[in-house]
Amino acid sequence: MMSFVMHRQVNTNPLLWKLDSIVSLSDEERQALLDLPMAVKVMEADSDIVRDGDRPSECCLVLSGFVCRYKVLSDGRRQIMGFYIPGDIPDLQSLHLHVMDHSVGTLVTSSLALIPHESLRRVLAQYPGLAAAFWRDTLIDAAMFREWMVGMGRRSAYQRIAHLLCELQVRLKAVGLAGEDGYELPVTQNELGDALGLSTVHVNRVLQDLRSEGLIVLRGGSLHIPDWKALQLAGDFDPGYLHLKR
Amino acid sequence: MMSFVMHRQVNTNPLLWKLDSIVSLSDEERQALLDLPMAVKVMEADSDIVRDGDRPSECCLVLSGFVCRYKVLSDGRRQIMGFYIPGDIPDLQSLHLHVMDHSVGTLVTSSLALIPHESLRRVLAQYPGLAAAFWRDTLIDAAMFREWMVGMGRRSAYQRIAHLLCELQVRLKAVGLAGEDGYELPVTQNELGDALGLSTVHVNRVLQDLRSEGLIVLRGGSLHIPDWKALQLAGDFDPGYLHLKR
DNA sequence: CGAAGGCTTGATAGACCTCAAACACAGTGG
DNA sequence: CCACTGTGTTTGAGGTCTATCAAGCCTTCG
Repeated sequence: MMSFVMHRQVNTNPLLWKLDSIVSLSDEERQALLDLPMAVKVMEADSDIVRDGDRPSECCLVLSGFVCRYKVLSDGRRQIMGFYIPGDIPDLQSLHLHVMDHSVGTLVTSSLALIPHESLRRVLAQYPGLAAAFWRDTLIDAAMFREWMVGMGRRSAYQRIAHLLCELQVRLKAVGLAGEDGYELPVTQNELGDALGLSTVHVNRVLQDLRSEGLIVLRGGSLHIPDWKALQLAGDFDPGYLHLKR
Repeated sequence: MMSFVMHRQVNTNPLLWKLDSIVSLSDEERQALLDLPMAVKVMEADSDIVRDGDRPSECCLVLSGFVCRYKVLSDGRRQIMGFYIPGDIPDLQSLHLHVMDHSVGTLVTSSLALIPHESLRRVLAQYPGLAAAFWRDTLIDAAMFREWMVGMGRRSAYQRIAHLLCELQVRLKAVGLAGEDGYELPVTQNELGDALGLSTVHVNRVLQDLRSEGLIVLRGGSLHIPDWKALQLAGDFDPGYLHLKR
């Protein structure tokens, strides 16, 4: 089992780790976020947080675990549209899009903080800087969708997988959940396929290619990236679309 | 040449047609939008409005024409990530994402209204209802990205093309630019391919299939949809993700 | 009338899928 | 302690959708 250096500060809200990586907040704004009422809830793996068609009255902040956004087609197949990690609010959009057009579910046991829309709206009305920050967050979300679209439209399975592994490295690092050269990836090959528009079998074969070329070491949910530059190149990865500060 | 009933009101700003289709605005808010300073600019086909890497200081409202959002890969291939029609502001995100992570360009001669970020920010700060409306607009944009992702990941070329034709019907209709059963589609087969992750050749063949099955009549840039229900079914299309009112 | 861009067609190739089965490993219960 | 079960991974063998390459055709426009 590999271990990774974790930079997160204990006793702070992961929402702050995340927002700090994309905007600059004043102390007052940070305090307003910490004062938000949150109901913590632990959910086991593979359970739905919100479902397609729901009309949520609260948003869900990921505190720990791994969460995804997905849609199931009329024929039962699934498309995962994004992975969400501690600090993310995958259903922030429900603040303004009242009916869910997709579902959000856990991939592993995860703990979530539920924040009432009402409270969130009050805080955003009071602190325009926070409203801008959250808007920006949803825009970055959209940027990730675009990048995935590019991948599914124009990149090979090989590039797509490498690209996704790069994206997660950068995003997890930004909130202190990845080391310099790897992270815990609690995602099955089947889920990777659903996320990238590939079959499980093909994901498996491509992962073996990546392994045999020494681009990744992946075992038991731990990913080690021996040569970051090389993996980035293989995935045609440019982190610009994540719009991180610095 | 077919002709379509146009419901747009003359002398009003197409931005209002669009926003009216997704939110309810007060007279005061509508007036504030009309009072925004706009510099009208006509651009010929296939020219860039903003480019990947730019730091725009204004947003671009489409007044007429057809515009797309795209990215070019390192190997030169292109992925179109969305089509934009009168009333849309394809680079609204630049308000909060300062560096463009993709380009926006015209597909045909289009007229655009350029609105300085500064003015926009002032109006949004003054009218929270407008801020919510614009945020909602960018969220619907993201919902369209997600739906395209699903298509590229899990739907066949046939379904993808049918789906796109359905989406445009609904969106154009919402701003009064489509009739009940068709619209002007000034997009080449090559551009369709770039949008859907397909080769031009394959787009051509699938269009012929759709034609031979009587699902579409497409000639000289005019699309006629004889059987809306059938095309919807063929594309597995459900307009929920567009989050239109009513 | 010639040129250019877009559309159409044919032939071939390849990336990825589907089906089917075996393997590995962790957790469970007797 | 060891079968047993379940989930996830791996491997093999076709099969198919879609890409690529290469022409020819058609329409528009100068």
